[in-house]
Amino acid sequence: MGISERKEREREEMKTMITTAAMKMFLEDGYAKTSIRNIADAIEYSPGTIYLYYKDKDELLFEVQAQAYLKLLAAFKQNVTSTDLLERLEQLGKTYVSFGLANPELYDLMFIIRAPTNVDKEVHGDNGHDTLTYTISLIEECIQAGLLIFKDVNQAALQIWSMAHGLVSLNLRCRLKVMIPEEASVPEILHKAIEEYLLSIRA
Amino acid sequence: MGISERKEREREEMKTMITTAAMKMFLEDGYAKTSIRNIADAIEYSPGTIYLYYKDKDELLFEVQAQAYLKLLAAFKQNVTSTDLLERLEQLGKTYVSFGLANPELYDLMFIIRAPTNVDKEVHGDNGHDTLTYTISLIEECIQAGLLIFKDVNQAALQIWSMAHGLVSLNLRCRLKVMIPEEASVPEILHKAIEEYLLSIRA
DNA sequence: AAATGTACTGAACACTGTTCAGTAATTCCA
DNA sequence: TGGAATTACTGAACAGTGTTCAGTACATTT
Repeated sequence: MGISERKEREREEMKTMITTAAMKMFLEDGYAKTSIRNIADAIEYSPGTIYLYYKDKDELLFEVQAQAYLKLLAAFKQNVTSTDLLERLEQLGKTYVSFGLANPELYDLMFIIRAPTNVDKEVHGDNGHDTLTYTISLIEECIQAGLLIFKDVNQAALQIWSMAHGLVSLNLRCRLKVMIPEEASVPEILHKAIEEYLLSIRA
Repeated sequence: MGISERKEREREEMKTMITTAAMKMFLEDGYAKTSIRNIADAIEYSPGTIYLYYKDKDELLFEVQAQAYLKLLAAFKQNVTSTDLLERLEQLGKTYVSFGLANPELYDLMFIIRAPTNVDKEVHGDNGHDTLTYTISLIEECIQAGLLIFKDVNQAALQIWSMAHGLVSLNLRCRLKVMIPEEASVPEILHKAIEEYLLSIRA
């Protein structure tokens, strides 16, 4: 009775087919501008079919978010190579900023768009948990080694993430054009900001 | 020939009637959930009429943004009262955070939503210019008095604003629940973060 | 009083997310 | 193997969106 197994497999294939198309289109045109009908067209199915696999556009977003967090984690693991803890933290920060600038639409749907509300956190995992853990662990190591001015890990993570997110998101929303000279390279300036900030929180 | 003057006056009244209704509804339900038809209903006109006064929903957003920036500036002027420069900076930061937490939908439309793209910056003024100038002036004073570690005003403003915006926006988007204990008071924690940050950038 | 100009309407267009009766194919069971 | 049951999929329909525009009614000018 391998039929139900095959069906289950086919169902999963269909789901990944949908999310793959969605991911591609979200990346290119953004979440808001990608419609269910567009996705359906892309995979050559009718719009109704998508709702047999995902109950909402929100659930689709949630799925793509999960992939995006993995992508970010992969970028962390690839770029955070130093053995020096503070250097690692700097590599992490710069990777975060670069990721945001290189994948604006992805960053948007991960951190700027309103989080999906209709999704059971019971059914689906907590999105981005591993990526967050990776980051917090590094910060904790730095604190325990007495390298940072912070005492509390949560306060430290809160501040460091806020700074990084602030830099990226204000830039993506063109809210800090005024503060950045016309001719300047944005990535360079943001990386410099990260460097300076990390210097200022050294113990 | 006072007729054209009266007409011009009536036109302005109509425009403020529209933006006032829009502001109210944006504040209550947010920009996205407020439709042109809803606004038209509220002021008892047909949807088409609104387009005789504003060419877009974007232009309406732009107008409301301008008011919102003035509201923030007013909050600054009310709360930034100290004579000590660094204290003033702290009051500014805390006012910013409080403003964001108290007016989430307004903060959203000011800094998180995609900026209106179809609006001539030639015709309409540069939104929030005064508010930004107010902020940058204070930072510049601090730097010139040698109170901060920064040399460049733009870099300083970039970082300070990014931190504040990061704190507020991550919180509004429920992205930092993980880092904030369940029972904790969010405003308190964010204010503490501002305090700590300002300490870390003191010369 | 007639002609011109202005302000406003509301139906229509093209889109959106979502639902659901109906159809076609597949699997199950006798 | 043939008929019943299950499953997968469709596409029209619903209620909503921003936006446009022919048509109307009123105000102003001549």
